[in-house]
Amino acid sequence: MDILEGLNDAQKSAVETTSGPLLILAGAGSGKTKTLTHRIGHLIAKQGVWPNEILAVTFTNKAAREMRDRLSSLLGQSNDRRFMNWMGTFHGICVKLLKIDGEAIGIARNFVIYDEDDRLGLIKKAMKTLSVSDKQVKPRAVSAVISKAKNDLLRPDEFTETANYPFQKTVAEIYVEYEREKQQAGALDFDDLLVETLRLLKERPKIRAKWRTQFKHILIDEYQDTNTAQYRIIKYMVNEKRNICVVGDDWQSIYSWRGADFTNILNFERDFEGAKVIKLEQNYRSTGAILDAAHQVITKNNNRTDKKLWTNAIGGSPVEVHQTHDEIEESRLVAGRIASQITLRTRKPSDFAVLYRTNAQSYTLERAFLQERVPYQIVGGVRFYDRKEIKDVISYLRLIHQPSDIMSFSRIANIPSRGVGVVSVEKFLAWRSQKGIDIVEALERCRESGIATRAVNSLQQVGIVLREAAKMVEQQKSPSEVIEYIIDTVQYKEYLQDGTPQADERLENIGALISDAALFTGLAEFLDEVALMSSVDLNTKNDAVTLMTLHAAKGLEFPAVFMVGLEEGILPHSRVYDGAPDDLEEERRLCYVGMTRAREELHISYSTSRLQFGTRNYNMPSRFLEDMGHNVSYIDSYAKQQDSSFDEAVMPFDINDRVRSPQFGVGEVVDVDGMAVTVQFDRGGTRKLDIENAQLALC
DNA sequence: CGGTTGCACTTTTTT
DNA sequence: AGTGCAACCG
Repeated sequence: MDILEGLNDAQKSAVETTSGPLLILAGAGSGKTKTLTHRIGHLIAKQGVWPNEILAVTFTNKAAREMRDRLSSLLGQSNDRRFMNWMGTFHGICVKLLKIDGEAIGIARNFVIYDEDDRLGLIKKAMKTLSVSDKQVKPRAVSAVISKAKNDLLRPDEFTETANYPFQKTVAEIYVEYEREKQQAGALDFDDLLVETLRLLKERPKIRAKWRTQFKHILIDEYQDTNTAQYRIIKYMVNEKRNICVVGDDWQSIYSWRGADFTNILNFERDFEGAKVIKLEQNYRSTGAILDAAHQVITKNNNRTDKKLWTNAIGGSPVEVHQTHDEIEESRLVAGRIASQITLRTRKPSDFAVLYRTNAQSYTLERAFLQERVPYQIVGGVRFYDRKEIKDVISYLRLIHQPSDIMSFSRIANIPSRGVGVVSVEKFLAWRSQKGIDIVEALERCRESGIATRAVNSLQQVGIVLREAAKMVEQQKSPSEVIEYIIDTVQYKEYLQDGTPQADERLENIGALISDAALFTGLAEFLDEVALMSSVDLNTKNDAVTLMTLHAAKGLEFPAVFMVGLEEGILPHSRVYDGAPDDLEEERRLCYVGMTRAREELHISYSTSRLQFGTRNYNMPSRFLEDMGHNVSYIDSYAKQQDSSFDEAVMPFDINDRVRSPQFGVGEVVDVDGMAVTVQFDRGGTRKLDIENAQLALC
């Protein structure tokens, strides 16, 4: 086995530089993942480093999974769950560390992880407790300020000291109350995972020493997107040998709004003196035309490193820019173009991605794809684990795992409806906190509380169910069995059957959740996975066009990419107009990231008008279009090409449809090809027919 | 207590 | 335009 095979000189050098600090500046499409994978493979196979001695941080769970897969096949290893235990996202790794050592700083082993919704709910609760009106102070704004404070490593007391303005003082109060409530619930929010890990390493030198000894090699991917807490964690983890390798590209830093600070990558050489720097500048992904246009855009930024990506694949078809009248036409243009390429069989659906700035833009695109009958999938948007029915079931599970989890309880107290209203819930919670017992015990004993009889009976039932389920967990029953027990006992499926059109889909989702859960041995593992699962981590359909935001597209590539909504106010987004110039530069990087996802074909579109918040706006073409230069070809307005028969020209039949032909009788559609269908007739025989000539009709 | 209706607000991006 | 939340009524 030759681990260096198929690598260029710079990549080889990166793989073989295994001691001391190493900075890999990897441009878009320069084989970064491959280099990292081979570097880890080299450490394990050639230098006898034990997989558990390598700490490898990726940006998403999906990236970790991919790397684990590639690594195990490179090493000829079987890919079991425990292989490369310390490869994952910062958040995932922090959860593991806190599960093992968190008790040393007072973190319960069975902590639950609060997502954005839980955090918002808890903030609202805290505001209610403090009688702060959510009319004057918006919970979302409070959430953002608290998150920012945490990222700046300001604890509630420290934040209170720095608070000057009335708003900040109010937020400070809410922050204190929020932290208190969260602590009582035995929960940590996303930011806590990082901040508390940092505190653990800071306050417990022995524990810090243990991990520093264990991790002989540290690798960090997407280093330009690390925030302060993550940076400090890394600093603690690196030992005297300083075997740290970071990979990144300041041109692709698009998460500063989340606290990411790309000066971390610019300062690496200062932080780790004597660091070796390797630049990966050969692009293996895109054609010259695409790369040139992208380069023209990114070089208009001032605050950046200087580099020049190059490719052997010079030329290629020029980037096409399309103008449309409105967003519906734009969506039809995209879906239509894709549909015809699929019909011509020059490409398959999974070759395409459609990228947009905001999730709201996906709506009209979806409709166009449905109309064109092109299979598509949306990455992000409403995540599977964000669906109501899934959250309900997860809330039961969380409450079993952490009987103090007040947010989960509040969610399911009256789901399915069992006559427990807001008033009863409030009374119950007040009583239980005065008693100082956990929620499950309180449910069992709620007869003592003096709440209305109907509510008491229901609550007691819930208590019994939770207690039984907890016993199952103790007996090492699979999470899927626990879920089935709960939904059967509380009759959750019956609750979902409310006669709405979505009922079936919801039942299916529950089924999918149960099969997911069956893959896990313990409830805790399942809950952690669910909490940290991101929108881009989900399993993808095999053959469908991918629709997603520019942010979600980071790290991916597609033969053909459509970027839509290249308008002032969309990309760049209007929110950056009154912000710092840095924000505009980040929008430009976002544009660059989108363009460099394309391998062979890049289409960009903008619309003269667009419906936003229910009103029609007329936006100027994006300034980034002007930056792209002359390797771009402007296509005539789509409206001119579009004829009135557009709607009628849509293939009205689908596979499995029953159709009637005046000539051949009734049959079933077995294949669709442009405006023709292949029909298997009941009386025997298969024919390919043009739908207009054959006068086919649905039956 | 629960369901329905009407209003207000939304949208930047997400671990 | 769609959704979530609040107030109101049964």
